[in-house]
Amino acid sequence: MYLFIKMARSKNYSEEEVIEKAMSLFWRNGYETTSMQMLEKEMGINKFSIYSSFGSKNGLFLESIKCYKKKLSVITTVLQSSNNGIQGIKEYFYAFLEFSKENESCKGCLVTNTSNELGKDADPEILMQLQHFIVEIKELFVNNLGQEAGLDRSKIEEYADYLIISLYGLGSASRVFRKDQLSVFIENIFKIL
Amino acid sequence: MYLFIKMARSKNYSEEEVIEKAMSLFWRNGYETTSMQMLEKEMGINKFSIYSSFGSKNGLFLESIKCYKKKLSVITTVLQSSNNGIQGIKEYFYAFLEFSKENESCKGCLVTNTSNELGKDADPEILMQLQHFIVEIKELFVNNLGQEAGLDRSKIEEYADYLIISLYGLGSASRVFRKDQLSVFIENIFKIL
DNA sequence: CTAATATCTAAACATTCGTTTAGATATTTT
DNA sequence: AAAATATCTAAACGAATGTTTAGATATTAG
Repeated sequence: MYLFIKMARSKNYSEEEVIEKAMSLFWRNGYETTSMQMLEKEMGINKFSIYSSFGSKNGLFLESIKCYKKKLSVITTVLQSSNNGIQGIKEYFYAFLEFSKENESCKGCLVTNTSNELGKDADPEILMQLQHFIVEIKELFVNNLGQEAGLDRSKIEEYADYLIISLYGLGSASRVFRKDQLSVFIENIFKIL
Repeated sequence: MYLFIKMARSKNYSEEEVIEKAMSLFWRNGYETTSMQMLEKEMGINKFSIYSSFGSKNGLFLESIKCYKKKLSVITTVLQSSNNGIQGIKEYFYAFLEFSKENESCKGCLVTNTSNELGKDADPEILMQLQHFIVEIKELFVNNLGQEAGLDRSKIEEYADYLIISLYGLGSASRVFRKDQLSVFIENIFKIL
């Protein structure tokens, strides 16, 4: 009887690397449009390998979203450690704009794109990931707004909702409109606060 | 030789009526998710009839977008005949919110949804329809902004772009967020102007 | 009534989709 | 070196897609 299973061949690819490539493709084309055939070519590995590593197209997509969030966390941590109040939030908006400029071939924001594409009957875990993302960002907004003087709790809540919707709008609009138009959009968002 | 072709059986359905039903289904589910099978059931006619009337799924979708724009024109004509300047534009935003409340089962805005779903390689005529729609609305915004005193042309152009992006954001956000949150969003948009 | 013709139903079409399987290949442990 | 086993390639799977076709049905004109 074997307690330790004999190991054989090891994987010829890094899972992290191929997820990054898959994420990029989903980002560019959306979930439905991206086929397993396209993923094979982009990831540089066979269907068998994809399924043995990620189980299903849905599983791969879920990992892609996690990967995207990790990529975005470079920006969100700035907001996390910020003590600049509203100014810090504004910087976050501009950081997102810069982020989407750096990834210009991938239109918009993967989270927003996915939220726009998928219906209510989509995979629950994916819907939860999207929901989670929004809640997390909103909390950061609330914290930063709390640093401002003269804002009671209901105002903070109201502004945070407003900012979330604005961010969502920015994410969608960044698929279509030019960057200089979007910076005007951001400026106007913050004229209010 | 016949100059007048002998007429036989006439269509058992109104094309206008079935387009409306198709539009509603596309609106709810998006282009890709909506299959011909679903369309058959929703429209109450056979695939053959759909193809003989509209040529293809794309053709049917194009007619659906036109139908949607006609449905929306009830709102846009209000903006057209308005002499209220910025206030008229604000009323248009609220009218859209009311419109999307009346059609709550159809999430968001069909034009925005489609713009978010389709890539650059989509049917050119559909992309043109979407582009046309944005240009038309922007012109109306420019006209209404022109009624306000103290706005030079560059400011008008800047504000019109801002409003278009805001409208686009509102259209996307209306898929996800509650109506009371969206009215706050609208109020904040217009605090600037 | 009869011939002509357009619309109807329903089945079949070729493709593509996501997923699975069979067999060859490579690597590790004994 | 040899047995064991995981990964690889490549083909096949059933189901679903948009589209087309064949034949029955209904309506019009002469």
